[in-house]
Amino acid sequence: MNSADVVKVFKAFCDERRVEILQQLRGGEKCACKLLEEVNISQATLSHHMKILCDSGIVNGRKDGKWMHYSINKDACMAAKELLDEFVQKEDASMITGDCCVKK
Amino acid sequence: MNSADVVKVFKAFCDERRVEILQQLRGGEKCACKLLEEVNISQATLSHHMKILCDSGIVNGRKDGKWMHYSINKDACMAAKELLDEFVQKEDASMITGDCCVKK
DNA sequence: TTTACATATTGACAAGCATCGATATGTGTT
DNA sequence: AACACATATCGATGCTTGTCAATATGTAAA
Repeated sequence: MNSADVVKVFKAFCDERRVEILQQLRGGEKCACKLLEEVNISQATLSHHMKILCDSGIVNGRKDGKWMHYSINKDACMAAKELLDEFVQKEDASMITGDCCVKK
Repeated sequence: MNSADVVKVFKAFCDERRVEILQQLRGGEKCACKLLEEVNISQATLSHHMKILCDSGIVNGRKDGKWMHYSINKDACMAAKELLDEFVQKEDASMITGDCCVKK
């Protein structure tokens, strides 16, 4: 996965409103009108954020007549955790490079 | 942890250059001049990104004379993983609210 | 086929952010 | 003290993004 893809996933968590929305979705699937009651933004702004959340893969949208139901994509969250793991893993010997600025 | 703090942590991963820097740091601690060789940005911009990375807690800085050495804070990465876990956890019964838009 | 409602899209604006050149600060060396 | 070097900060600039009112689209009910 390249840097651009990593950024796209974590963009979901990079806005306070989006984090609030995700926290609301912890309780399970919710429709947009319910989210609109709970988060203090306009309908247009909510729609904008839901698009970003869905594009990142972290949220799933399900259309049901007039209504859109949103839920957290747990698989995508697990995948995001694995991305974080890459930065914690034991260093790969091939990546270690000599210091450029060691004291003489 | 409130939404603002969550956002601060994930801001670290929200810029392509910062992700590249973090990938460079996978190999272990590196000094700023080494990072500057590897990532194609100006010295001022690197400094700016390192500040954001350190503020988020994901990167540690260590001053050594003229040089700054940076390394990934693995504990902070683990903490970030736990934040993601909150969105995957089984829903809390107290959070479940009735739908506002159920079909009649 | 009107009417009412839920959601998406558009266009405009303001705030935030990445970027860089120039400069400041701090550190070691001569 | 003077210099060279590494990094941080400042100020300006352009791009990105969050925001909303207005409008469009799609859906169900009367």
